[in-house]
Amino acid sequence: MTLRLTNTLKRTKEAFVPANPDHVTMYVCGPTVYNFAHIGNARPAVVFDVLYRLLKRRFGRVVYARNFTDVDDKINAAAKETDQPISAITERYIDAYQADMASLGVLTPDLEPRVTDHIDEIIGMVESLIERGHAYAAEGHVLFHVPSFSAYGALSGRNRDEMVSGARVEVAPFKRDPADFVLWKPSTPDLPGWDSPWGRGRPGWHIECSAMIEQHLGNSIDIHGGGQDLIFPHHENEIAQGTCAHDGELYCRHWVHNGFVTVEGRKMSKSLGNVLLVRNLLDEAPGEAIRFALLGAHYRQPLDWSEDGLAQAKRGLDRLYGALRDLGDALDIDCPPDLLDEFVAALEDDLNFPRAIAELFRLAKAARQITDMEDRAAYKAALRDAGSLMGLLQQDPEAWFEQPAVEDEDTARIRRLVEARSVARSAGDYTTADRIREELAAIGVEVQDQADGSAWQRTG
RNA sequence: GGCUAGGUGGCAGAGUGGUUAUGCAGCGGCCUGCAAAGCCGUGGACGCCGGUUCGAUUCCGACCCUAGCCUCCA
Repeated sequence: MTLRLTNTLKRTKEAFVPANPDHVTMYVCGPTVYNFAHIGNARPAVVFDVLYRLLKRRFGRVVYARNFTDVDDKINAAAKETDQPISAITERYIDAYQADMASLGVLTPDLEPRVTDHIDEIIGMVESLIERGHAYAAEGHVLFHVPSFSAYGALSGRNRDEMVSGARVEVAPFKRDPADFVLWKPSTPDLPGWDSPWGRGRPGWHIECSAMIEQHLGNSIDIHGGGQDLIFPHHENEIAQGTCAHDGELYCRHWVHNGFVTVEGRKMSKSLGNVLLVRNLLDEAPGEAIRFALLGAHYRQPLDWSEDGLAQAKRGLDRLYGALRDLGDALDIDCPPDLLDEFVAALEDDLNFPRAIAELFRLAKAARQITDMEDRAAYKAALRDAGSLMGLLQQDPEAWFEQPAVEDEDTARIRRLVEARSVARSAGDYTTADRIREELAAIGVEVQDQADGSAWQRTG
């Protein structure tokens, strides 16, 4: 089996072949830290987290970098609006992002470079582009000269005529070509800026990623990921910069892009007031359910986020954890490899999450059908291992079912009631037992009688 | 207007040139003190119109519709 991934550049699914199987490199565009992460920010983090886990399983060493953009107009605006120093804004939202992603079971990348720590590298790369005749300075700006790179447009599938005719913005007078984009721009004294050969200024957006990639991962990387909206202009420009700065060396072998998240059928936007923050969703559902919902559609497909979808994700996990709870008595053994073949094949087929999840359900069902203890242990291990590859099913099943859906409930009281009901049942007092069950239902707790006692779970 | 993805059963969502996706919901049965969970069984689908084919949801063309990009955006 080989890992196959859709390469945006070639518009086709192809075998993933790293330059060096013992040192696989992946870079994913991370957040601009001016606000809390919303569900749309969470999708690429989760998607590429699964890819990261999959790569680590196959290859000797994987270096995964996901950046923080901590220089940006939106950050400046947020600082001004709240009358705080810029660093206070960025620190706050970097911390929040890391906490939110951890709640979703996202592993910390090997590297989380910040733009402000790479100004020297950015300046160096800009200089290198000027030296090679791909960029020029004008009125405190440095611009990349698009006509100097003949392959420009290959990723997004646009030609230059289309781009020029489609442009709806005024072209700055100092541009030699309308498509030229900014590598460095001047900064005013009240805004963040760094000394450079072109005066005090700050980096353009696109050059940041190219410079951080060069610094940490090398001239050429195996995988570059991000949301589909970044294909143009961001990634197109990255290719231009990275390729031209390194005399035509291949910038990236596989471009991987995730689809967008809409909310109840509409694009998230501040004006619609439907921007869903991860931290708010965490009040409604466990992080694992949010993650499961994000993995419910193929990563390249659009994903429509809805209350109902989240509830379904929760129920799906109930089923899987239910199987694990049933397997509680099975021994912990190593998973027989062939039991995971189908599951791994699904993931390696261009990260087919729905197919992988279907396989998870199949494993769960098979596990409950069999009675042989040895087989039960094998299926338990398979569910745990498969779950681990997707960042799921690592909790204690009891903890999963008993976790508060709403936080104002009193677990000790629930346990007392469940116990009292068990006592009544054993005594044959079903009137009392049923009354207690109704009492529990009223506070959002469902009991499930089992051979060796009563399990319960919160439904609210 | 240009570019890129899509349109699958009540819902979500894979996939395939002819044979069960999967989950939730529904229906029947088993289990249960009764339930729930679980197990067994079951109905239900491929936007519209042409074409290719022995046969198309799957390939080709037109059309309609949706989302994203073309401007900061995951």
